[in-house]
Formats: sequence, structure tokens, C-alpha cells
Amino acid sequence: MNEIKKDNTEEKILNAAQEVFIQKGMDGSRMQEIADHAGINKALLHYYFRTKQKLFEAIFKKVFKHVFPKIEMLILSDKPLEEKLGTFIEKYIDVLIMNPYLPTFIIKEMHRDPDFLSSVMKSQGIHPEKIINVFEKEMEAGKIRKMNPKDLMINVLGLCIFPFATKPLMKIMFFENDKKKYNQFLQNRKTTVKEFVLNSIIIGRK
Amino acid sequence: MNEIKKDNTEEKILNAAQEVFIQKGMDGSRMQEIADHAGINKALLHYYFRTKQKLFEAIFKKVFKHVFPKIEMLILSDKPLEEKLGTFIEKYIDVLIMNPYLPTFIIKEMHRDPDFLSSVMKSQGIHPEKIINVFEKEMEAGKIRKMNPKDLMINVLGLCIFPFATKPLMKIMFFENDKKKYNQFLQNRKTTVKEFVLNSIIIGRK
DNA sequence: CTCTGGGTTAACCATTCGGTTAAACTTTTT
DNA sequence: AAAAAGTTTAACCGAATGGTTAACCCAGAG
Repeated sequence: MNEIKKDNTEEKILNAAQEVFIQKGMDGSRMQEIADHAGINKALLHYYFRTKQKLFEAIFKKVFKHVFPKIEMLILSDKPLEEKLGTFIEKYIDVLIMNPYLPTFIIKEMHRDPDFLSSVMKSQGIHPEKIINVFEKEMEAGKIRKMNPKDLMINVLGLCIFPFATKPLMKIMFFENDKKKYNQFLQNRKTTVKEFVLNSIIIGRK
Repeated sequence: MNEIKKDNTEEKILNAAQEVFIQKGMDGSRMQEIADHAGINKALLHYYFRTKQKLFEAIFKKVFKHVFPKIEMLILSDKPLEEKLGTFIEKYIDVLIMNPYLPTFIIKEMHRDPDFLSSVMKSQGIHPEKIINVFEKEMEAGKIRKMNPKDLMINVLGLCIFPFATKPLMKIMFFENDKKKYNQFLQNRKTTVKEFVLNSIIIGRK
């Protein structure tokens, strides 16, 4: 019983905290609101996670992993680059469609406490060099246009993430605040971003 | 004297508020900190701008204009699209280099209060349709690849803005936290983004 | 010279918020 | 069944925060 109950409460707290923190950020969130959301007493929050800071860090670490999914396998596989990049873009946009507030949350909080971001990244072991190496090899082999591979990576990430990070603006500017139109646009992005990137980097495409 | 003094104080407040708000956001900023920054008393802040909300709105409106610079003239001029897009990207990245915290600020606050964003946009009279029309004409004329012009606009904006919005992450991931390397990268972006976009959309380029 | 009125300040107020305490309740151990 | 250990709650605390008040300062008008 103990186990089940404990897990249950801790999980309820984590879910509630994630929802509130992601929507309002560390500064905008209140412990009371998280407690209400989890259907428990505020003191219980402090019982499980002593301070707001500790609770927030738990959430941030948990959420951060989603932003850097296990893409390495994909990119490091032995399929042709065109295919690898294409599937990455599709899968990644799918992840973002499922977690649309994630980019904004990370962007907000990485500026608030860059040192913490730094420590989280170290503990996660993120190695862009591997992917960069793949790009470089393809360039040397004349498969794709020569460019700074860091630019390429950043461009792909930016094209995927940007519409999510700026959702309210996009919705107003381009889609008359229509949720459906905007969501359809995001779905299409899986194709359009792929096309845009591949057209740019694949030599002699079409 | 009165005039000078008043303008002076109001300006000092606006400058201080802008600096603090942009770095810490509405939620993370304290009226006391803004007062200290402006070298005045906290009560004086409330004397000039009755509430934190009103002060914040003044800053947001002021700052928002920078994000949507007067690009229309540029895009609507009669130069070839290639040149127009190129100069836009250069000028816009220059604006961002001068105001690097701007994108994060806007992203943060547009999520906190989308209705306010909406009202600000209406009052500013932003018309992406004009630019979209230009793109559509060029596509019909066979000058650039056919695609959703909204995607094109969003891609260009995203490629420009993304590295600024994610500065701490970028610095750690790609530039060993080295400010100079990162700044050099941003400078180069003016060229690399231009190349990336034009390679993708100009038919038969190179 | 004094009176007026905007600009400025110190002191204060009410509320909110993160965090603590002590007691009650529940489950596990002995 | 009693003690021990773990979980949950109501009540409370001190600091921080947005906002107010009342008085002060001082330039310009009469």
C-alpha cells in the first residue's frame, strides 16, 4: 500500500507541477496553485520536494529530455542522409505537436538560469559533435552543399521549433486566430520543412 | 525646467523598466528593482505609471515595434526578390544583434497574455498579406519554387530569430560557452541564412 | 514674499508567498 | 496491541511585494 500511495501522490505532484510550471514558468507559478492542481495540501508539496526550486529542477530535468530526443541513433544510422534528415524532422515535429508548450518553457527558463541549464546538459550527455561529423562527411563526399554544419543543425532545429515558440503570434498573424488552421499548418510543416531544408542542401535536387 | 525634469525622469524610468523587464520578464521583475535602476524612489514609479501592469504595457508596446521593423518598404520595393530578401535578412539580424534579448522577451510575454499581444498587434497595423502577395507573384512568375508563402515567411523569421531566442543553449552546445565565438557566429549568420534561404527557393541556383 | 502645485520621498499597509510546525491520521513493524 | 515510521493537514510565520499616504521640497505666479 505504502508504495502505491506514495507513487500516486508523488506522481500527482509531478504532473500538476509540470502543467503549471510549463504554462506559467518558475516565476509565474505558485506553490498553492500546484497543490490545488494536484488536489493536495501545500505542506505536502514541501514534504515531498522541500523547496520550490527543487521541485522546479525535477520538472525541468524531466521535461528537458523531451526536447533532445534520442535522435542520435537516427542520424547515426546508415541510411542516406536525405532519409535520415527527413525522418528526424517528421518525428521531431510530432514530438512538438504532442508537447507544444515545451519550447517556450525551455526558452524562458534557460535565460533565467543558464548555469542550471549548463549542469542539466552535462548530466544528460548531449553530443552534437557526432551529428556534426556526419554532416561534415556528407559535405566532403559532395553529397550536400558545403556549409558550417553547426548552421545546418541550428537551421533544422529552428525551423522545427520556431512556430511552436511563437504560437500566439503565428495564430494571430497568419491564421486569424483559428486553432484548426494553425494545427493543420503544423501538420503540414512536417512536409514543408523537409522540402525546404533538402532543397537548400541537396546538390542538384529537382 | 519642469519640462526637462519631467522628461528626464520619465525617460529614466522607461529605460530602467525596459532593461529590467526585458531581462527578467513581467513576473520576474520587481518594482523596487526598477526604481533602484532608475535611481529614484519606488513611489515615484507609481506616480508616473500607476501600476506595474501599466508600466509593463508601455514597455511592451515600445519594444514590440523593434521586432517588426519597417520591413514592408523593403519587401515592397521594386528590386529583385533575391536582393530584397537578402537585405531584409541582413538588416533584421543586425537589429537582433543590437537587441539580443528582444526575441526571448516577446516570446515569454506573448504566452503570458495573448490577448494583450493581440491588441498591440491590431494597434500597430501589421499586414503580412502584402508580403505574402509579393511571394505569391514571384512563384506564379516562376522565379521561386512554389510553396506556401506563409511557410516561407515563417522560415525566414525563424532562421533569423531562433539563435537569439536560444542563446544560452547555443552557446553551451556549439561554442563552448565562448561569447566571442558565438558573436562571430551571429555575424556570419547574415550570410549563411541568406545562402540557406536562397538556395532553397531560387530555382536553378548555382 | 508667499502661495500654489507638480515632483519626490520615507514610512506605512495589506496581501501574497514560500516555507515551517505541531498535531492528527495511517500504515508498518515488533 | 503498542510503538515506530511515514503521510497529510490546519494553522501559522516572516519576508517580500505592489501599492498608498502624508508630508516635504522647490520652481514659478501673483
